[in-house]
Amino acid sequence: MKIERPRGTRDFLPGEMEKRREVESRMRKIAESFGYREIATPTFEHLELFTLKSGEGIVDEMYVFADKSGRELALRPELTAPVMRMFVNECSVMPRPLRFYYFANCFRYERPQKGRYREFWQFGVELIGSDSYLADAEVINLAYQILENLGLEFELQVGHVGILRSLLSPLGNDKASKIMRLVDKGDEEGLLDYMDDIGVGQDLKEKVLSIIDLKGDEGVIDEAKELISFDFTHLENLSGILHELGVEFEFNLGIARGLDYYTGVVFECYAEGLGAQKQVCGGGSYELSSLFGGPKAPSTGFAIGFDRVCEVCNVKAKKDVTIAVISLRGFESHAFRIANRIREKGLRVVVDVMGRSLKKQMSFASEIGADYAVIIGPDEIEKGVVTVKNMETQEQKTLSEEEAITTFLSRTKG
RNA sequence: GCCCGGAUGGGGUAGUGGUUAUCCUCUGGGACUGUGGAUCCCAGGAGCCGGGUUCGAAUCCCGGUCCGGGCCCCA
Repeated sequence: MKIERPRGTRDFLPGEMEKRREVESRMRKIAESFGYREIATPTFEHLELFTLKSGEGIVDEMYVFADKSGRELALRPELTAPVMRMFVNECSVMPRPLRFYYFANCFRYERPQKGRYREFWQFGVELIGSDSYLADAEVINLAYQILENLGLEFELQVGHVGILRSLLSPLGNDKASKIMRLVDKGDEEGLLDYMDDIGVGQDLKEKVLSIIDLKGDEGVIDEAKELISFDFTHLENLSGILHELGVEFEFNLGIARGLDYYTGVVFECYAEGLGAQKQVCGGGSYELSSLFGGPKAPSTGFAIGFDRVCEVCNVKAKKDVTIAVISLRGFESHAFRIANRIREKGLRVVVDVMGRSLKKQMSFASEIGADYAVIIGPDEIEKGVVTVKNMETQEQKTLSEEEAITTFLSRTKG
């Protein structure tokens, strides 16, 4: 009986892994160039960590299970909450701000679709300890640079959930959160129905609807000022610095985010070519630390949908030089020895383990895209040399082992 | 959670109730024990699962599973 892959999961073949690793390493490099350092948290956590504040949306779609002691656990659906848990547990006395990044798999029990899987990878950062607009600017700038570096065509939208939240504060937390969720869904009808149900006044209702429709350049802020008394300095400062950095974006005050813990600036990036799953990055500022029993630590972060990014970017993995050491029958041990010598120089070498004829070994070398074939037989061993064939040019030379290695290394540098 | 469409060797496919399930590709071996991409030969490998209809099911019906797309939601 054949065992199938679980629904919503994927296998990655070597070609695809090479591309994924290339994308991953670029993300790491850029995050590290901003001073972010990698962390890792457990694949599963206490269910409570996610039910506390992440919002219904995510809780309904988690992989939840009980272990043998009856503990309620969940596979992580995202990493912000775990990172903040870790921060509270281990890092509360480290010098602020803290700059962390992660690259890890997450799990959500949803209907799989293009760009949406039950196991998926997120690359994200958290900048912990600052509530300045500068922190938001750095994080948005970093996300922007990563997506730019990968050659993605994308659109960046920036909003601020504080505006709506302050408008809704008279309604109390629960009702406000429910409204935020409806806003996030873009469900205007449901939003109106709900506001009618709970008796929201006409004036407030109109303001909410006006705010969530505000999209565009700085003019949006002026329009918002007409509607609500709110301190827009933070957003204005952020806007100024982003402009100076050449980060292209537009305001969208209707961004509400699916996760409940955002408090201030929020942002999302959309790429083309992914159908409904076009959001490749989302983030914003939040305060989770005190909720998890730690000191107050205003933070900003983002998560990039790694799989989605990989699907639309056309990054190519660099191909390493590959050498096939080919031996005649009875000379296998010589082939193994010479292969090891070449490997010591950091090169990739494959030898035959099928006991194949020279012809088949050549054919195999060709099929796997080897750059050189090194042929070992009685003639070579007797003279203490190797035969090196350039698979592309078909040029063949008799060289000492040292000369052969020099040839390969020069190819690597070129 | 909802809607639509699929599922035949590893990959791509033909086959609308009736021999041994088609073809391409692939994989292994050989022709060919000192030279790759070509050619030829041989071999390997399949109707998602469970139930039903039928003398007989890959084919028709039902359920499940999985895949693709959309809604919803999100990364």
